Amino acid sequence: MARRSRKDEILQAALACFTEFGVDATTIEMIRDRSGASIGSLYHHFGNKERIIAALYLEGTAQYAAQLEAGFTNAASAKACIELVVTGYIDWVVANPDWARFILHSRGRVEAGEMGDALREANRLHVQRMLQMLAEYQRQGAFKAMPVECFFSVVIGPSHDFARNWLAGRTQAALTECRDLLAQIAWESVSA
Amino acid sequence: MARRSRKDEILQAALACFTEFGVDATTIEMIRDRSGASIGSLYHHFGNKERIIAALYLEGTAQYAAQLEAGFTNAASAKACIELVVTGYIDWVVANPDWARFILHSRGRVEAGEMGDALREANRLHVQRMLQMLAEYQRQGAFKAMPVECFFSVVIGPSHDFARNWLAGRTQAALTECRDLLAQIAWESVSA
Amino acid sequence: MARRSRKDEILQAALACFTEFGVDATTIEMIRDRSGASIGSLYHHFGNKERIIAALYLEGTAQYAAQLEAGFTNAASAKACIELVVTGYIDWVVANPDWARFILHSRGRVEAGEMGDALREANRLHVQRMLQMLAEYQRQGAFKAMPVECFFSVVIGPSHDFARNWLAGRTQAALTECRDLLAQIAWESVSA
Amino acid sequence: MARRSRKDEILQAALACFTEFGVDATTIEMIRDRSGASIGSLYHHFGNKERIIAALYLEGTAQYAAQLEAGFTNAASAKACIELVVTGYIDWVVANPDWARFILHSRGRVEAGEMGDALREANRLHVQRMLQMLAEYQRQGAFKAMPVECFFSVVIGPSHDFARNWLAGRTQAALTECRDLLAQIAWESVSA
DNA sequence: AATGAATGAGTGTTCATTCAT
DNA sequence: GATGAATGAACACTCATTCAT
Repeated sequence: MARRSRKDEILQAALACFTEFGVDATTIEMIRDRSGASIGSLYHHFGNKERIIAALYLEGTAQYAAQLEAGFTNAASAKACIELVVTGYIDWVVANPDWARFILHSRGRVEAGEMGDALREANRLHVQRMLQMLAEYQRQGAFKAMPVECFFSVVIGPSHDFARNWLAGRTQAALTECRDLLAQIAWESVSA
Repeated sequence: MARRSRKDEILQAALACFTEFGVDATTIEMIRDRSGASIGSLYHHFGNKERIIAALYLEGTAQYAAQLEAGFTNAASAKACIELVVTGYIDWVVANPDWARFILHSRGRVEAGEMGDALREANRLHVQRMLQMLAEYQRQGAFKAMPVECFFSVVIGPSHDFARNWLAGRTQAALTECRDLLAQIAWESVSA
Repeated sequence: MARRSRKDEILQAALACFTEFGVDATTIEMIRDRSGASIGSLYHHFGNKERIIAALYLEGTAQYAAQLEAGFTNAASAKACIELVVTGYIDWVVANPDWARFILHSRGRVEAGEMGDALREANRLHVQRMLQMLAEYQRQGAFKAMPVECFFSVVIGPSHDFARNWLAGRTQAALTECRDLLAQIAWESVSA
Repeated sequence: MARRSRKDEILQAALACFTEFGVDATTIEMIRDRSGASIGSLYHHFGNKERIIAALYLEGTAQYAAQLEAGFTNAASAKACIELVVTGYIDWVVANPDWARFILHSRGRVEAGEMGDALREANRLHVQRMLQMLAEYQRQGAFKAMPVECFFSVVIGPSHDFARNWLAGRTQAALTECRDLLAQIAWESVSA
């Protein structure tokens, strides 16, 4: 934990490999080659491959969640909040495409591993904080009535779907061009 | 030498293994054990593991697409069409959860493999046929103006997102309970 | 043993495969593809892969030996005989390069297999007949004194060596251009 | 972690297996058993079976070539040179029969593999150096005029042929007994 | 004589992980 | 903290051969 080194170098190298070859096809050897670290060093810092994956996943989602929650404190209305969920997500994906692609495809794997509980707990807290911040608007009747799981899928689902396609290179349209439209539709979809 | 056999038995066994262990963690040996076929027979019919995956993927998407397109011919309005996209999807997922989970997680892999072109071509044709069937309503101004990729993500994105969570056991709410709500929101989101 | 069929077709296909891929890298499947016969037919005629190899080997050496011995009966002198051994060999190699290459590389394999004894016996008889035909000249003192194994190596060794290189594409010079020179040197090397 | 080890131990074990079972019939498992190395170590050092074969081949031919070229610098006449080619070869074969047998039978295989270019280049240089050392005698008219490829086959062909038979156990006569005779004949065959 | 689906032991190779230095 | 040679269980896949039709 010197500057921002070794551990981070390894994580960056791992992400680059995951992007290029896929998580399963990436070997420890590849990460070693790209990071410049030795195999021993790699294991010294992370213990095993699964923990590299989990570290990358948890750091990514934590960063995204922190950024989103920070934005929320400045949002002045229910509409601003919902739009922020969408634009914040899209902005983060555009700024961190490799990380986003990795996270979008590795959730199941991390959930199934030894850090699954940590992930679920982090997620539960994030959702809880989001709900708290929206609670007042909710009480004021700003939103359509619907199951909470449905609510989040309606808000962020189109963006997830579009982002997946965009990150896979399956789409002509730029993600940024649809940013505001997706935010607007999200609000319309859940507002009362 | 049963009725409709060997190849299908292998495919069913493969899907069961993929569901239980994940695609990567499933070995040929496991598929052999569960299908009752010999390794030789397995390779006689499919050639390699990747082709088992691709066959399962392509058959699943083809079946879903055929069912959806069949429903479209009976849909009497733009609203009915859009709602059908959502309800048809959800119904198929509920009826074939293992297959749906597999397809939701293996697209990138199949796209990257030797059947990638076949997949893309099948997909292109499906999208083209869908657009043709919606073209008349579109001309009548039934829909908001937006990029076509955005349109599909807005319609089906929430359902994809919800289905992913539901299939992963991350949700309390039943998928079927949200079926009509999601269909209704999809129509509101894209209608002019 | 109808016309000159099936069995021969299989043998020809096998030789073509051996030439293109090597004996070990050639699979029964490849021979089946190239011959048009079914796997069953292939096994009906030959029983196993080793016997295809042996059949091809023995037929090739028998044909060469027969041709050489036929020529010997017309040779009028010790010199003519020795030269014939060389020119006959080179002519046969030039006329049957694939067969020659196969034979040059598969002797050990056939010797080690179930037809090893048959091969050795055929060879013994061939050598014996050759020696008989040379016996008179030998008695007349036409040749240098040397062990019989040495004698044959001296006569045919340079041609074997050159033919190996030529068949492997390692030589610029044409085999035919050296034919008479090699024959002449062979005679000089063994004549008293 | 012995003296001059692992890699050499593996090479020695491989050669012993090739001698006993043949190159194709030798499995990595056999080499592992005989060398005492683990499979992982084997692959750590050589990467794959083909590279074990190539290493053994190239080291053998390099050793022989070096020995021969060293002898050449002390040869005082054209005759001495030509005889040395033969006697040097025979001596090396007698001293390293397993290695010689392996080399005599694996050239095509190595040429066809990834080290093919390295082999051809090493060979080209060796031939070039030999020709340089003979160039002066050649200018003095010591040799019969003939294509260079023919020249080498005439000199060494009988020895190659005899050595092949001897190494395969097909000959009664000892190789050493024919050594000087073969050398003498080689000189007679190419001298002007 | 012919067919080809089925078999399964055996192969080369991979790769996460360990551990002595 | 760092190193990298060594390990070996596990894997996908091959292919000669069999046999019911």
